[in-house]
Amino acid sequence: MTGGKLSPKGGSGSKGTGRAGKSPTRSTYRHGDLRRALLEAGIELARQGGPEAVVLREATRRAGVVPNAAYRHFSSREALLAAVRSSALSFLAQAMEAELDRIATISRVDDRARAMLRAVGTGYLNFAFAETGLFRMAFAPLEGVRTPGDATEPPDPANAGKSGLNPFQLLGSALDAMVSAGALPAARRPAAEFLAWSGVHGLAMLVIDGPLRGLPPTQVDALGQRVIDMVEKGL
Amino acid sequence: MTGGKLSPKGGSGSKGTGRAGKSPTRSTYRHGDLRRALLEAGIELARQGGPEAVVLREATRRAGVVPNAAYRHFSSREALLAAVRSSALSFLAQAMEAELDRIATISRVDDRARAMLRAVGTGYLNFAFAETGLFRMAFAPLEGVRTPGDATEPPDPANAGKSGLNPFQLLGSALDAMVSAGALPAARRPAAEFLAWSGVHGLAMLVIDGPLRGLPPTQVDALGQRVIDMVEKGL
DNA sequence: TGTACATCAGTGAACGCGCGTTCACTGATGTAC
DNA sequence: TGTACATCAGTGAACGCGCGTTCACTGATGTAC
Repeated sequence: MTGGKLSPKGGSGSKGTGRAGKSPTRSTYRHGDLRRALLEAGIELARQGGPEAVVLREATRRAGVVPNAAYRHFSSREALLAAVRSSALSFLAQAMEAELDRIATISRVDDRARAMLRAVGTGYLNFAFAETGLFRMAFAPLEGVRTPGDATEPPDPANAGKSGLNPFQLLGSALDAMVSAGALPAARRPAAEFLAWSGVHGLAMLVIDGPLRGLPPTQVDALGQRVIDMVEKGL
Repeated sequence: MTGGKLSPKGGSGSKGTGRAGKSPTRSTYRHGDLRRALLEAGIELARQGGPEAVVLREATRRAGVVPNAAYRHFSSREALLAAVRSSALSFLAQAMEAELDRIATISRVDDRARAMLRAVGTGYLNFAFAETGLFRMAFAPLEGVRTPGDATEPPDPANAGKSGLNPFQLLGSALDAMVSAGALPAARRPAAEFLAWSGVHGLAMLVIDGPLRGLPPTQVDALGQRVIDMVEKGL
C-alpha cells in the first residue's frame, strides 16, 4: 500500500513545493493549499457551466484529491458555492471598474457622472456576455444566503473589486455622482439603482438564458447601448 | 394478480367516465386521457417549483400510472417540459390580456396606446410575481428548442392567449399602437420590444430569483410601476 | 350477432448514473520537553 | 539535537437517493368478416 495514488515521480517531500494545482497527482501526502485549489476548480466549473456545474466531486477530482477531502475546507457543497459566488461577484466588480477607468479623463462633472453610469452598465453587460457562467453564478439563489446576489446586502469585501466596492455599490456611487453633478434630480435618486439594474439585468438574462439567446454579438452590443440609453433617459 | 393497483372500488368500466384526474388510483386499466393528466401534473409541478420541479416520475405518480407509461405520450422528459412551457406562456399571455381588458374604455388614441404598453408590462409583472414557478418555466432554456422563450419565434398557437397572440406579440402590438397614435416616433420602433422587455424582465428576475428576493409586495409593485415609467419615458 | 385478430396503452422489473455525505482510518507535520 | 505526542489533512469504503430510460410483457379496445 505504500505509494498508492501518490507520487508517481516521488521526491520533493518538503512542503511549499506542494502546490499541485490542477494535476490529478501530487507528490506530497498533504496537498498544500486544497482550499484554494477547490475554490479555483469551482470557479472554472462555474465559468464553463454556471452554478449547476459546480459539483463537489468534480472539484475534488480536479484538485487530485478524494471526494470527502473537501469537507476539511467546506462544510458542504453550498459552502463551496457561496465562496465561488463571492469570487464571481468580485470579477463582475472588476469588469465594471475596468470600464470606469476608461472615462477617468472626462472633465465636466455632469458629463463624467453620466459616463460613469454608462460605464457601470456597459461593464455589467460585457461581463454578462463574456463570462456567462460566472455571471449566472454571481446571481444564483443559494439556500442559506439571505440576499442571493449579495450585491445589495452586507458589503462583504470578498465580493468587491479593487476599489473595495461591490457591483451594487459601484452602481450606487455612479448615481450619487449624477445627483451631485445635477444630472439626476435628487427626488429621483431613491431606489434608482433598482431601475437601472432591472434594465441591464433583463437584457442580460434574455440574451444569456432566454429568448434572445444566439443573437449575434454586434446586435447584442447595440441592444446593450440602447438599453443604457433608455435607462439614462428614463431615470 | 387480478386487481392489483387498479380499481379498489371497481365498477364503471365504460370509457369516457374514466378521467381519474389526480387520484393515484383508477378504475379502468386504460387511463382515458393520460397525456392531459401528465401535462396538468407537469403544470402543477412547475407552478410550485419551476422547471427543475417538473420531474417525469412525479408526474406519472400524480397521474396514478407507472413511470414508463409517460413514454406513450411524451418521447422524453424534455418533450413534457416543452408542453408545460407552452402552457406557461399561454397563461402569461392571458395575464397580459386581463390587464389590457381593463383599459378598453380609454378613448383618446394616444392615451390608450400608452396605457396598452403599461398594461402589457403590468400583466407581465403581475404574472411573474403571482406565478413565479410558471414564469420561470415560461423562460426556461430547453435543450432542443431554438428560441427558448419561444415568445419571439414561430407563433405557435399553443403559446397564445385568447386573442391568439403570444406574450411577445402582445408587446409588439402595444408598441405598434403607440406609433400609430404618435406616442412613439417611428424611428424608435425597431427593436423597441427588446428594450421594454429588458426592463420588466430584469425586475422580475431580480425579485424572483435574485438579490431583491423577499422584498415586500407593496414595494415590489411600486418598483414595477417605476420601471414601467422608466421604459415609457426612455423608449 | 358472434368470433378472430391487430392495435396499442399501460404494467413490471430492472439498468446505470453520479451525486452529496458519513464513517473509521492513517500518515505527515509541528511543538513541548 | 533528539524524542514523544497531539493535531489534523487527506484516504478508503460505503450509504442511500431519485432520476430518466429500456425491455419484454399483458390486458382492453375496436374492427373486419
